[in-house]
Amino acid sequence: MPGPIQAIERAAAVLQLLARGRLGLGEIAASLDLPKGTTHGILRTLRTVGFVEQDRASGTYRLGAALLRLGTGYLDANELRSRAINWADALAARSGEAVRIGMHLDGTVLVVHHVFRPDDTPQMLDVGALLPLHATALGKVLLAYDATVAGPLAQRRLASFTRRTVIAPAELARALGEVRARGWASEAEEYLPGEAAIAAPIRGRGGLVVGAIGVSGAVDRVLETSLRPRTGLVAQVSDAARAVSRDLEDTG
Amino acid sequence: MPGPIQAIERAAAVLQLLARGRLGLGEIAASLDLPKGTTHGILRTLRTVGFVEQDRASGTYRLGAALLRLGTGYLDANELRSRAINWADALAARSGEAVRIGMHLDGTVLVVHHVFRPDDTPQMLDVGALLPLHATALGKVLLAYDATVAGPLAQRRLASFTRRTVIAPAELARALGEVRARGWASEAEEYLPGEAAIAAPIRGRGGLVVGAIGVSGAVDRVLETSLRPRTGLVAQVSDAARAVSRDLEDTG
DNA sequence: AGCGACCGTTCGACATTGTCGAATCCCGTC
DNA sequence: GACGGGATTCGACAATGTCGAACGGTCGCT
Repeated sequence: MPGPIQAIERAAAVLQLLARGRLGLGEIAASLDLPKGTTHGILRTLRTVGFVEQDRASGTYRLGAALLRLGTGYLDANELRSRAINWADALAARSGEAVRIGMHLDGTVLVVHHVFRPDDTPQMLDVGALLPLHATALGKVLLAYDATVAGPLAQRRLASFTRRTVIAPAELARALGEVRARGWASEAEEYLPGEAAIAAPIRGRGGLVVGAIGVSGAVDRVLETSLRPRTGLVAQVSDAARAVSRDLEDTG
Repeated sequence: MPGPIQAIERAAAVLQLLARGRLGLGEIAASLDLPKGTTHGILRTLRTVGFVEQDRASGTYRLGAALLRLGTGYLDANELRSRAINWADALAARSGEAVRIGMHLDGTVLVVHHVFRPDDTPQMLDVGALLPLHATALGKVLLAYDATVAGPLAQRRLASFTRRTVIAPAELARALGEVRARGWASEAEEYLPGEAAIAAPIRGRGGLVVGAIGVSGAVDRVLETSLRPRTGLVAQVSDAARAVSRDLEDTG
């Protein structure tokens, strides 16, 4: 019976839809092109298992609390993350900047770990966030080393976030070639104004790139006055990436 | 057709199982008492939608990255959390302790928000974690004010975490009465050695308790020398809880 | 090396199961 | 009090998922 189970596929589609905000039954049914009755049955089931909740007053549906457990369950099971946590802490301490670990998910960068910059300033935790591949240092690393990531992206029109975002395919390809040559990627105000980042590839068994680790922070702390990434930071990031890779290749 | 959809219920059960660690097909099929063929079909579908991943070598299954997106999607949609974030930051800054916000989920406390203690020490983020109801300040608040939470718990045998954990039903009932009388709950080394906590209820529309907010930290910072919670901290926590409650009742 | 046991995967027939669209109910609004 | 939009229920149909046995690969043991 090598065919996906229809009901489960549809339920998953409903959840993916709801991930972007609360919706009414009608909207969901219309988006998925399903009869309302069918959609309601799916929703009712997802509610009994705690994957969606329903607003008593408006009747609209939203994601449920049980999903949070599953999300953190994924993080616990994620090998890349668990191996990288200790090195990420060390990198944050040594560099004084925020550290992020990302992997490819469906044309974006999924942040699987985030260590705050070691100071008292309030910061948003963005584990679980999706970042653009072409406008972040983490994403460029993934693009540069994984053809299965880069291929589909070439078809899409790239979004521009700041004046510096590289959206021209030729220019991006050149930048990715540079990443491969140097072994690390950087980004300066291409995603968020005033922020720059450096990232390096994490390799799993067989040398395949399975993720990326990098630091990000204010432009004047991450870059030299020449606007090139600080050499010391680049070395720290590369060392951390190599350390994680060694961990991954050896064990598990 | 008011009956849950079988296939989806089963898929959800598979996910809940996998939340506790990676498993093989046989183990999953046995745990759920399903034929291997059926289980495999469910797993295959969950894999195509990214909810589970499979280890190439061992063949074992684990949760997939797409679930992380859904988990954070839940957090974004969660009204209690979004209203409480600002007040939680303020409470952490004023009290100098870590702040947590919890709600009831399925006989436990689900941590939906966590602000680190404002200093440089490395701390584990535990958004998504499940804490025991009877051994934490957050949980005692939920138990004290919500009969639908307290009822089922009376049936279960309570787990003991430290020497101080209260597991005798009578003693716990007395403590909950005290919580109701004072309007806040506390806990000293009942869950983690060396840690104490204070929490207060968050009320939604209609005055129902929908969650709890509280601080936790080293015993000697949270408690007076008399072992009673520091009066100033109790006031700060209660004020924060009231502020969040006002936010929730007014809008949405 | 060869054998055996285990585990994930595939297959096809069966009937259980989910699907569908119309009809109903409920609520807020005019 | 009637209208409208939404969620919800219903029952017949057949498409759909289920089941258990058989396949094929891999690891561990002899």
